[in-house]
Amino acid sequence: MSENVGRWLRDEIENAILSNEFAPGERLDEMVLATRFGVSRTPVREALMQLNAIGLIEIRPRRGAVVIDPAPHRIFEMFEVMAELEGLAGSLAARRLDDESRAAITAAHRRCELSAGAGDSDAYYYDNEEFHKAIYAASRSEFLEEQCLQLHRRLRPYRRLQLRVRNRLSTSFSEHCTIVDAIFAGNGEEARRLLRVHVGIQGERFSDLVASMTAR
Amino acid sequence: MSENVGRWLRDEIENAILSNEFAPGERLDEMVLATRFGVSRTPVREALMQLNAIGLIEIRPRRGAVVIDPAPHRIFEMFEVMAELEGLAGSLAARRLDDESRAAITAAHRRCELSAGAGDSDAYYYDNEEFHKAIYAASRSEFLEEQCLQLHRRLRPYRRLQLRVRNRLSTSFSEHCTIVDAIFAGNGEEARRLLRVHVGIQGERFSDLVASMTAR
DNA sequence: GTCAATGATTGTGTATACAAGAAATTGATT
DNA sequence: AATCAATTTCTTGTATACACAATCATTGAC
Repeated sequence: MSENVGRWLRDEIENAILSNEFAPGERLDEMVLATRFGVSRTPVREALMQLNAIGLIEIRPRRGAVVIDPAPHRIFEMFEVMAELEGLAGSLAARRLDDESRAAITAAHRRCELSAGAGDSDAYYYDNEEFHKAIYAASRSEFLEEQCLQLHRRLRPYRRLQLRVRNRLSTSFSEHCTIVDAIFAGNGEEARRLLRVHVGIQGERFSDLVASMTAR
Repeated sequence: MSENVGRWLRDEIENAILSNEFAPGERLDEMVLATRFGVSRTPVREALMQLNAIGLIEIRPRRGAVVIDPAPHRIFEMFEVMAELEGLAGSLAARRLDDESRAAITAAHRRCELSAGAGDSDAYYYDNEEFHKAIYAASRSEFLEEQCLQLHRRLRPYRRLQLRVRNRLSTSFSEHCTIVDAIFAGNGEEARRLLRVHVGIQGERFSDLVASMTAR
């Protein structure tokens, strides 16, 4: 439990939302949450406001908080921005790569290779996340890293859905290979281009996403 | 006064920070703010937490809130991300331009021409903002537009400083011209490139920024 | 039978009270 | 005179209480 109850609650409720325990559209009653977590309404309200700022819930004045249910086109837009930011991170990483970042990327890439080879999509989901985070860090831009992490967190559930799509695991990993090559070769523009393609949702992948969203 | 006191306070305090009434590094005492605005501590705390989420202040547990004083390199990083997002907005705008957006961009561009011609940097500061906002809207990506607006707001004070630099007004406007041409010609990649250059801080403009920051 | 109006209920918005931690001040000791 | 410890004060973190707005149900009219 973090140093203050509000932040702890934020993480708790955020996890509950991301794990779909609190479904999109569901109303979050302050009093119910307060009793559930054994605290008063005050820190609950704090947590809700933070989640509102992150964009996970919406607080309508005098009408309470509801879990946001983004339309498919909005998720597409979010991936579009994510692709752009990751592209920038990749290009900076390629230009600024040092031994430490190189080692981190290599290590994460190896773990992806193992989980992809084993066809373990849950493991790959985690390793893939670490791989991308390693690139954010390698950009050596703290602000960019923060922005990427924040958006990544918001998109996490959908990234997971994407991995369920047929062949996505091996496709994803082979794309990783080309990205690593470009970064290690110091080819910033190529890394940018590859990451944009890798992260963005082009063509049929959009309908795959919509299908997997409505399927649940 | 907005529908709830918390949001109103957020705007009030935000303006006070952006207008340098609350200087970077300054401590924001909840009780002082509460009495100043004639409310209780509760909505003040709400406002502070929202400002914390935006990134304008930092709340250290049990030690209160202070106005963030970003290091120059961090502001540079923020402009770097802003340039990327605006570039994306421009490229999308070029591809998706409709009559309405075209009219909005043209109108804002004309106003920039007038204020730049008059050498009125305060007017240009405002018109320039509208010009950029018109491009965000023309991207037809609500999420991207929101992200751009948010980052734009955080960088607003520094954009203003930049305009003070010698010749920046006319340089800025001539860059606008090329951007408008590219967007209206449907040349997305050119619009992206031009906007990246226009918004980003390359070379000597970084030292200009640092100089104007330390000068105040 | 449907729609509108009014009252009851529920839940948010704000204020205040209380608890706990951090900073500051004062006193003592070296 | 300077430094360290203890105590006090001040500020934040949390809980509770109260007021008011929104929703829902019930009742009455058309």
